[in-house]
Amino acid sequence: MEERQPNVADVARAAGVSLGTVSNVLNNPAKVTPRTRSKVEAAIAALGFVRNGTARSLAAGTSRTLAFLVEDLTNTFFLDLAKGAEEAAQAANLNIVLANADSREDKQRSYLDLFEEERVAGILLAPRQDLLDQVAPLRYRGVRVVVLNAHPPGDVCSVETDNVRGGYLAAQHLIAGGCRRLLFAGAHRFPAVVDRLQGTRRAVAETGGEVTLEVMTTDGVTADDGYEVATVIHSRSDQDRPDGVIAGADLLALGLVQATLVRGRLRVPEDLSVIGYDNNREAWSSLVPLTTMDQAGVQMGRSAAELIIDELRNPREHEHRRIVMEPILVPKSSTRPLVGDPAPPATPARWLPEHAPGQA
Amino acid sequence: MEERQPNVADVARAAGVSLGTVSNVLNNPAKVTPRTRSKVEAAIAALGFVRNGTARSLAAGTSRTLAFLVEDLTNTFFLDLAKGAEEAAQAANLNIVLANADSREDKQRSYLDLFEEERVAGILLAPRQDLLDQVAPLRYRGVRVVVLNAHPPGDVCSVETDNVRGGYLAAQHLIAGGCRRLLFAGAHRFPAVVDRLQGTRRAVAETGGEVTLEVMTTDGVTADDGYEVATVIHSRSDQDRPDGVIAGADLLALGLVQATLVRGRLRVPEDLSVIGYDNNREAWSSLVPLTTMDQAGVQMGRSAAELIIDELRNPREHEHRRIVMEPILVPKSSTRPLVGDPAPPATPARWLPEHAPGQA
DNA sequence: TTGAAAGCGGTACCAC
DNA sequence: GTGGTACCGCTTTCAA
Repeated sequence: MEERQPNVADVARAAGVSLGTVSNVLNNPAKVTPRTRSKVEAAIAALGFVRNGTARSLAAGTSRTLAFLVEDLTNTFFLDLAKGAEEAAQAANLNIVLANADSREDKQRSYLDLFEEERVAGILLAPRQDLLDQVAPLRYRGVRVVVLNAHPPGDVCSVETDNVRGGYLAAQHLIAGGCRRLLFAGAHRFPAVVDRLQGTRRAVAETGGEVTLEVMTTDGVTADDGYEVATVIHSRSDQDRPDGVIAGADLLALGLVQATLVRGRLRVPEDLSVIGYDNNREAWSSLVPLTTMDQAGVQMGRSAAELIIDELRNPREHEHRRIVMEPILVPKSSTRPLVGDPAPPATPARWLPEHAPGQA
Repeated sequence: MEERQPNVADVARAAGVSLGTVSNVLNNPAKVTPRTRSKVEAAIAALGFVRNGTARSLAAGTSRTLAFLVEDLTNTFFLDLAKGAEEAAQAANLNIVLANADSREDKQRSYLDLFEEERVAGILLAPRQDLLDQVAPLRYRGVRVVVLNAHPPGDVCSVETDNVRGGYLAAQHLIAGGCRRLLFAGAHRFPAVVDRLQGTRRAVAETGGEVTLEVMTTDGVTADDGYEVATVIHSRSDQDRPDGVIAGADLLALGLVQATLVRGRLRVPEDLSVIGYDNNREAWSSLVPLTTMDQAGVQMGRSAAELIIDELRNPREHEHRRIVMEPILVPKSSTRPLVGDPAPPATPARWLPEHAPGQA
């Protein structure tokens, strides 16, 4: 009953050539006479032959697929990473599969185990920040790994953005827009957030006291946390209230902005400028387009894939690199442009032209 | 230089047993004396042996991993599907990898090709609705496939929800809440949206003229489309204005609600009730929690995986099934509860208690 | 229970 | 250029 799937031998037989020739038209078409090749191709089509990838990997000693394991796919930043990696992989004629660790230690580990067993050509890992120690053992056993969005100890390639710098740039942008009382809001359990705060501090320090900084610790970096920040801000008197907020993440910024708009008392960005972080797609649907720091996820993904491909192609010469990218300010309508800068915000408000916020 | 990775033979040698025995402790531990087993396990640990999955699949003739190919990972509905599938797979001791077709025909095809070549144990496919014809050839060649969120012609297992029913229930909910002038807004290029409209029409028809229905065709189902719907609604006089909107998707509903809140003229849900579709996580950050139709993605994913696992385990007895699930109404604060129903909305508004919308 | 040997479906190197 | 053949690493059957 169960028809066996045709294999290379069947194709060879049907085409009247030898097995090795079939393998050649599959892998080194140039080494085969066009005539023989088309005979073989005809046989392949006729039989509906599909090359067995597991056998191929086993025999060749190397797979043609990369694995990309991310901490949390619900965050679109990681999807950007994946997209960039996919592009680079495709350009190198490699495939790429995804896995979602769902921020869980056991899942991250078991997927790493899986990919190691499957002998993928390499693993791209955007890990939970406190699970970096899962990398070293892999490297030790010779598994090719590139880490994204973190830099574990040891000899590994990695690609990340400079969060200190990002925090610095974000604060600077607000200050340049005229803000004098900054608030930094974020969850300190995220190392990245702490780094950004550090950068913000530096930017504020550089003003020599002209600008003040207040720090507010939130539970997480969700829209709900943003609502809470809004509650606090709105409960303040005008003199006590910050005029610029650096949010630990876009969703937090989104929540803050939305709540502020609906309250209708403060205008964004005139009374309150808000800057997010990550250029998260989930925040794109904000009524007031959100100024944010973009980590250029697609590019990070691409670079990471290129690193692993280089390691793949030149195992000898390859040397591990730590790439630190500069985050990019994406000015939109939730912050004021430079004081004295005649240019309008990069993105016009979508909705507000008819009824400016806070004037209802 | 390059240390060869230890294989089963090495383990056998180190443990002083035969190759077959090692294989047994790996696959049928019960068939091995505890003493021998621990000797082998010690050797495995000592050598850092990691079983070669490709060789395993080749020899065993079957892989232990499923592939899940989705149309578009940026939509969290598909992530829910994946999550459910993952749960079921894990319960069956199978792995599952993901791939994102990115709504592109070529990607969908090439991933299907990849997975067929890799001889995965089965493919779970949540396809673009107009790319269903890629399924039949696979089935023909004996590839195990289960389709999610669609039902292609032919003998295939599939899991979907009843969109007609969903549209019906959504409309019914609005009507029960007191709405009399309904508006259905969505992009008609999506078959699912058309089905939902059909259900909505039926619910309206059943009122015998008591309720009117207006249909508005949008470009897509994004928040921007929602803003546009809001513009139209707000330009109407009170008598002409709908009092209940069925949105083709959550983001559209989200945009509509946000724009309405900021305008401040109409209250949600008092003046305008809005219901979305999909229970999309992206819309969870709405200021007014959105009533929506949940497709129970996690469950769909689980069912789909169970179907393919059954096909895997009982190739002979397995018969293809088409599972149609009922969408679930998730009442929140963007619609009114049943008229006369004392129960408050399932989810209290997050922010509005202090300043009701539209009263600013 | 344990051990030996025959594949699984390809790849790649070798002579012809 | 083409064809023969020795593996790749593991599973599985069969004898011992």
